Amino acid sequence: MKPTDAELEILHVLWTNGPSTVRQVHDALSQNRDLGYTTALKLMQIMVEKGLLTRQEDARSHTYTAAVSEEATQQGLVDRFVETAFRGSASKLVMQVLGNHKASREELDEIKLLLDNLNRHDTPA
Amino acid sequence: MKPTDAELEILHVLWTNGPSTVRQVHDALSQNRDLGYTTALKLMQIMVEKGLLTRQEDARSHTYTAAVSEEATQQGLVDRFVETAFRGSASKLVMQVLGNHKASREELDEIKLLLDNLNRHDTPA
DNA sequence: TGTTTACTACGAAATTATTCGTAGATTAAT
DNA sequence: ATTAATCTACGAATAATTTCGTAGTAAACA
Repeated sequence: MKPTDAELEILHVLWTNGPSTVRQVHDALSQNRDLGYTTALKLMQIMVEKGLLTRQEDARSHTYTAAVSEEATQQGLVDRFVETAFRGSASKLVMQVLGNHKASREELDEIKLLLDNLNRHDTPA
Repeated sequence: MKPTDAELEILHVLWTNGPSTVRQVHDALSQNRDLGYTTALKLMQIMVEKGLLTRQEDARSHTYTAAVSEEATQQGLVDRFVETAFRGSASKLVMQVLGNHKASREELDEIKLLLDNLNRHDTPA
């Protein structure tokens, strides 16, 4: 399932803060942008229908939980993104990220470290 | 300017094949999926309005040219994608790509080579 | 108890993206 | 010179996403 941008925002809140009510999610999102309470509610209801969230109806204010993992979701998004934006070339994507000044020095170092480890554990071709 | 998916498809054709008519773009896209001729035409007209393409009206069938470079466009897409899908963490994105079985063995090797070169030319921290 | 407050449900407007049909014009073919 | 083929222009249907208003209901409170 491919979450939309608005749905992703909500998933991020739930991934970060754990199971939350609509009120809590709305409060979190409101710090970054204008968003009506019922808009958040409606989105989360739709996400339950889509299977992206589950809902506990115990109390009056329902509690929502992410039904998809952050890793699996991001994997799906990356797959799609590599396909549409880079015609399937993952290496081109990585190159673009590395050439990106928006990737901070720290991020670049982290990536290099990551690749070093990958090389170390890999049997050379 | 942020091209949509359909617009990206058209840009890819123009980046690959160079300046083309609607007919040529439509033929190229038709190999992959069903698409009406006037749909391609309409999209390309809109793209001219948006400044994504330029148009030479010399002949009866106009010739369209990409007005944005592949690199700059992909950079913008990556920036946006890192932001929305990875909350700004480029290294998480790269990690996800590397853990991706859809990134072929050849692609991974290519990426490693790339990073090796990056490390070689960089002054260590 | 009656009023305010907080919540869900849901219809539907507004926006954006994609799609194509039809009309009109120009060129090519018979 | 008609007819057929090919092109642009453009309105508009369709679909997907995002947004919010209104209604109804339950709880908290004065």
